[in-house]
Amino acid sequence: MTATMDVRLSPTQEDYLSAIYQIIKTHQVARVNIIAKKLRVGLSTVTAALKSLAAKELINYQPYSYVTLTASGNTIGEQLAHKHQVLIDFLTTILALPEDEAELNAHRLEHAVDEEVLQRIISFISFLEECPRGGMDWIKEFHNYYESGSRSCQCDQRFNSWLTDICPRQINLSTPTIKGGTSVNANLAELKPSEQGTIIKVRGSGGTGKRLMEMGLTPGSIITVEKIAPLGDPIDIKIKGYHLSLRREEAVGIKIEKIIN
Amino acid sequence: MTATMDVRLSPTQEDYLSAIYQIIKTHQVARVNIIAKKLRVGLSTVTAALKSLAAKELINYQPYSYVTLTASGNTIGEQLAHKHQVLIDFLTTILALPEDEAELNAHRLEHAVDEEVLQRIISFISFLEECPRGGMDWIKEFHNYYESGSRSCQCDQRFNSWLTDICPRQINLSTPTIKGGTSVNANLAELKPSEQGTIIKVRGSGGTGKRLMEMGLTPGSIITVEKIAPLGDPIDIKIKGYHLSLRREEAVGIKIEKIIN
DNA sequence: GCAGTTTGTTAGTCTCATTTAACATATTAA
DNA sequence: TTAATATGTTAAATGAGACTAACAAACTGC
Repeated sequence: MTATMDVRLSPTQEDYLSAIYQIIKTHQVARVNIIAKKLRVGLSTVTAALKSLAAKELINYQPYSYVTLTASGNTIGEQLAHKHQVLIDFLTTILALPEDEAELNAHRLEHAVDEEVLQRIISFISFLEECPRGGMDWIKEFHNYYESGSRSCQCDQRFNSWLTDICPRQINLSTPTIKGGTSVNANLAELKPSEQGTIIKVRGSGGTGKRLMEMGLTPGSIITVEKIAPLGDPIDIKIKGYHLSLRREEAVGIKIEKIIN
Repeated sequence: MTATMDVRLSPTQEDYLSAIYQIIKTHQVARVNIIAKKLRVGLSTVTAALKSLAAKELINYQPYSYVTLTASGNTIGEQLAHKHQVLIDFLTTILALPEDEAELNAHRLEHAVDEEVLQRIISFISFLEECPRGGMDWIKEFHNYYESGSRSCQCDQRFNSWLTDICPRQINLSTPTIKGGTSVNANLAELKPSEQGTIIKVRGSGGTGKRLMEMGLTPGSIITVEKIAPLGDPIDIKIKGYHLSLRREEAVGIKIEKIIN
């Protein structure tokens, strides 16, 4: 179903799709007007872009009317937004770039970063934040290093406190990751809100599986169920710090090892 | 002099300039032929590009003849090569991306990363490598984490060895950064090969100062003199792990605090 | 329910980076 | 030293993405 076929978008087209996706998130529908303002281009340029996106079946477009996303358009929009957010996180959290500059850079970087690199960045951020030897306190050391140009070597003192303070706390936190607690095999749809699991396998029925992997659902990562809609579809989950919404059908295909605290 | 004025290059033009810079590094001169092969475009496309670069006074170009870089073309080429190398380092050393993929990604990223972000990446790499709490052994922990999807928590054990082994060694290494040794104020041109200094100030005579800052010569960073050419010009230095060649005139404008070991 | 304003489309033009085809210059080898 | 080959240029065309100007449709307020 919904064969997401090979839709190749130019950087500019990605921009239009992203803009439409964002506008719809807040305004329900997108208007040529608003898109033009957001991207700082003329109205006629937008009209042309909409035609090409409509030809690729990513948007629903009728002249003189508002614009909505098709299912595949929405999927791609979601991916682009995800990528954007990861880059913003990297630029602000790790590199301490001010918000506005991060926005500009993320916008340019989106078109240059491929799936492989994106995965590694996501992973790197989690690792930096989770590892007891890293953590936000240590990232702050870097920010300080960047400002002053030299290591203030607070690390040296902090190492001592690590053994007595941070370490014991973190060890507990990370225990489930390794083998702690009792675990039970299941599929993701069987979890209830707030329950967690470690991904064992993602059933990759063609494009769907690939899409999931692209959103960060890779074997070994920890997934938390956040909310399940009334009829069990969609399921809101959290993975590597990012929110994601899955259809029940997709969730069933994800084999996990349930974590029992 | 050599007012490097505001030469704004399109991503494509940057590619051409980079290609020419690289070809010249190995072949002495660049030929239309070789450039076309390197960038996988037709010969006529190259001719057109050369005209526009020549119009910007970045290259010396005569029809039917070979191509060389002008002074400002060389400067920009150097900057582009530097940026490329930093990105390659980040992608391979930190994210553990295979060489070939790193090359592809660096090539796309070059056009998206601005000066500000570049500086932070450079700084981040140095910090990661220098800080006793980070270091290559710890980066390897991340690589392992990325492969397996879960923290193997070797960090926890290693923290113990840190106190007894790594820490004492690193403390010595980093001492000069802070205030260790005796220090003397000087300008960079007064240093001899193998001597080091901490940058106090960079005389920013218009474009020149800016160029130096862009190459990573920011106050607080440590600079090492590597080689000085026969007549004292140019001076090869190393900063934040990257090599750079400065004209004597530029070196004089860089105030440093000499580090005496 | 029509005049005015806002919003959107069409048509034509521009620039950039590319192509192909035809032509021009350089190099080389007999 | 000239014919063959390699290299480089010009001209004309294309497609993407932008613009302006002119026109068309849709809302708004009496």
